[in-house]
Amino acid sequence: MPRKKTKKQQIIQAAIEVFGKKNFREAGISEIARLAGVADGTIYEYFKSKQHLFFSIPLERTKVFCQQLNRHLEDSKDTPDKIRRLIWYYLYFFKINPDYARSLMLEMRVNKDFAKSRSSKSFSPFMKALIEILEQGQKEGGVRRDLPARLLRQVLLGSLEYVVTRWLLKGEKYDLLRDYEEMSEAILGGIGDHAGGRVPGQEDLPR
Amino acid sequence: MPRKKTKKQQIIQAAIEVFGKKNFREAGISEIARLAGVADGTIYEYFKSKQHLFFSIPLERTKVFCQQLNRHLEDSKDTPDKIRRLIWYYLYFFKINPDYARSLMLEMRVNKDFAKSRSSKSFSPFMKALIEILEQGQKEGGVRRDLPARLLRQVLLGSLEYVVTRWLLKGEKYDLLRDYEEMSEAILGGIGDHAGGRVPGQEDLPR
Amino acid sequence: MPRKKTKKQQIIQAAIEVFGKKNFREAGISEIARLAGVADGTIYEYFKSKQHLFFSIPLERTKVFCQQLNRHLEDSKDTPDKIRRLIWYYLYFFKINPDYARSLMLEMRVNKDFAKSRSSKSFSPFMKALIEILEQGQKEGGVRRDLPARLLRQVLLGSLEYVVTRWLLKGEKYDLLRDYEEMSEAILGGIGDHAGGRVPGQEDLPR
Amino acid sequence: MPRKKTKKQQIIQAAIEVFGKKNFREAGISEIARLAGVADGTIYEYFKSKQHLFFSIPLERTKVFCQQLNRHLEDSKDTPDKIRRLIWYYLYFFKINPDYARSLMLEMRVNKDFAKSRSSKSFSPFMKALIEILEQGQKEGGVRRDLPARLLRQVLLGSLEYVVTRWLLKGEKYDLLRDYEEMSEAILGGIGDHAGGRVPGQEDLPR
DNA sequence: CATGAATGAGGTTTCATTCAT
DNA sequence: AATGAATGAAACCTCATTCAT
Repeated sequence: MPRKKTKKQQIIQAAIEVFGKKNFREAGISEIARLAGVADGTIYEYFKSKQHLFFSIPLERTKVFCQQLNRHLEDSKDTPDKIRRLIWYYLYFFKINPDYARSLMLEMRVNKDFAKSRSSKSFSPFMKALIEILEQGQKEGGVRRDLPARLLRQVLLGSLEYVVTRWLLKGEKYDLLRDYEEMSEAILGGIGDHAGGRVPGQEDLPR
Repeated sequence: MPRKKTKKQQIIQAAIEVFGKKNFREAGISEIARLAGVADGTIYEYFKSKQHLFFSIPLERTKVFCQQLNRHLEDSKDTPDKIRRLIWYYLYFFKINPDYARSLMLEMRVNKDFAKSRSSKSFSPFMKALIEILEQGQKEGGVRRDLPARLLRQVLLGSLEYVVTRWLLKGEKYDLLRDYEEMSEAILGGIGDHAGGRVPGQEDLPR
Repeated sequence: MPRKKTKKQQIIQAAIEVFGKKNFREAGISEIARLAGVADGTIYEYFKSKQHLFFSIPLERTKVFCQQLNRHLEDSKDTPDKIRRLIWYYLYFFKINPDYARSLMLEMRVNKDFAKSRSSKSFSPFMKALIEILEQGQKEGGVRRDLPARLLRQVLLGSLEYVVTRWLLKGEKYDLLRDYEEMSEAILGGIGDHAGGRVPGQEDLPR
Repeated sequence: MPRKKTKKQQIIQAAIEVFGKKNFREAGISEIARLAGVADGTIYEYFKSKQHLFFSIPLERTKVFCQQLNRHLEDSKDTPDKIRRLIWYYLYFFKINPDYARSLMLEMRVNKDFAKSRSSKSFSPFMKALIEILEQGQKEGGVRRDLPARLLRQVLLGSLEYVVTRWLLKGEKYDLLRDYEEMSEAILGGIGDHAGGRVPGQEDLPR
């Protein structure tokens, strides 16, 4: 039990705070250093560059997210329930971590360098877990079998990211969980196994 | 028959190209001016600032997008068909306008200033059209009636933006229309009127 | 009686107004043009440059100043009276022409280019008139004879310019004529013929 | 024995030189930096802006001026002698510091921002010293008592500033101390206690 | 004479990063 | 490991002036 955090942790903690309030450009190394109680140069002992420091943030946060998510899904009774709980926790997590939400959704998520970075790999467990849940649902029932889990995940994540992003852009003025129930139904509607029945007009695709 | 475009159009065209290759801060006014064949100062005759120029891009592009989209939807036979065509055209448009796609999806869409700008209002017609299509589908059949059109639109747009964004981040290495058919089914699954039937477990929401 | 002024006069008039509110750099040709009701380019039909236009202002104002000054001095009964009236009118003129005062005192008076310009010659009549008044005083009595008029003029003008300049820098918040009477006495003390008596210590100059 | 000055002093020294040759806007930070042997950015470690640097110049120079002036006045035998020495030293100082003279007289002295700046306060000791000298003279004799010292100071300073300013504007082509003796007499004439006797015509002021 | 669209040079300032101590 | 003084590149924008009409 390290009562006093390591210097590296101090820096990361300061970075989360500063990058949460300002965007990447506006945030300054000096401000982070001051908040962390170290000299500017010290940051470069632990991180190659400002961007590396920035991209290090999810490394820690993602772990916390996944742990708590797992605990939250533990006693789900079936896959739809699990997905509903996942949606709920996803929204809840960003609701209580708006600083991180801003960095992640408005900056990292659309950054090519981030996409190529080691840090973005920290989402893999979550992405894989999603696939597993969906595939389990396809096996056990509750999730449509006519489409690859990868596509269903796109609908699920796309919808969620969209909702969080709009909320951030609007200044976080309303409750992010506001539409949780209906959102769940809309998403589950798309990936549930009742869907995928014959839909009129699908034979003649445009062009 | 305007062989030579107006100076303002020349500038916008150059801006789309340059902002498409580099991000907002990497792109330089001088480069845009050179490409447009005008002096740096001339740009400021037409646009108040670099950001105003940047934000002006969608103003033009959105019009073209809507016009062509409408033509494309003209002879849809029913709402699901219309939605499929819309999805197809949406992906097709960004496939053939990758420069614009990069600016719009990776920069403007996550920019708070843009969200507040006049320019972002140019999407309203499209957003309204989407609602109308969905509501028409709710009336005529083909779109589930148990959820507000606004939420269904979130699923639709979220999924599409997600797909385009991932494609851009991966370097546009595959065909954006690759998964069109299955994407359509996944999305339509979520908003079609066959969905929304009883889904197991929806009675006990988490928390 | 020209009801409508010539275009050149319109421009000068506008220039006085604009240069009076803003300093040389801040004042813009376009603003002057707008105020004069002409196109930017038209100004260059009448003035070689912004600076030439600026320097043209005293050409007109100085005439008015001299005319009114002369009228004011007409029925002075002796030279000290004349000098007092001159001091009074000098301060009065800048008090009611603060715009012009700012341009003249804070910009032109310390500008090397102006000093070399044709325009600065327009002060010659005034400078000569001062010498004449002082020399007349030396002849007729009332002005000390032991010093060249040129030096007495330095004391007179230096004191007046100092007073006006300080007034402008302090924001013209008090009445410029406030100290007129005492100022007059102080200045007249220095150049009057009662002065110049033996002053102790003048034999051994420093160094 | 500080052979090598501090970095801040190096910069100030370079600034005096550069601002002395060119006016404020013509002078470039890069040129100052080069002359001082530092990087452009280093200047901003010590001065908030170009203007702050400019306005910092008198802070140092004024101290030197006052110190040397005091030494120069030390063994004056009476107030008129003291004033003569002061006039002499004032002119001498600007004669041997023409760079500083140009900045101070032609730019700062007529700059409203400077008048409001902290830097302009550095003249206060000198201004106060002047008042004290004059008031001492009023007590001990040698300075007329019928006018407030503040007004006598205006005549003194106005005359001196006028002389230095004209000298600068004429290109410093003659010896600034040329007219020192007669100038002294003219000024002392105005403030000496032999002055202020009855001057004809003072009863009927104009207007 | 008049226009006004187009020009294009020019410079302050920031701040991530380095490196001698 | 830690420091923090020093670095220096990089670019937006203004606006007086021009000149084709």
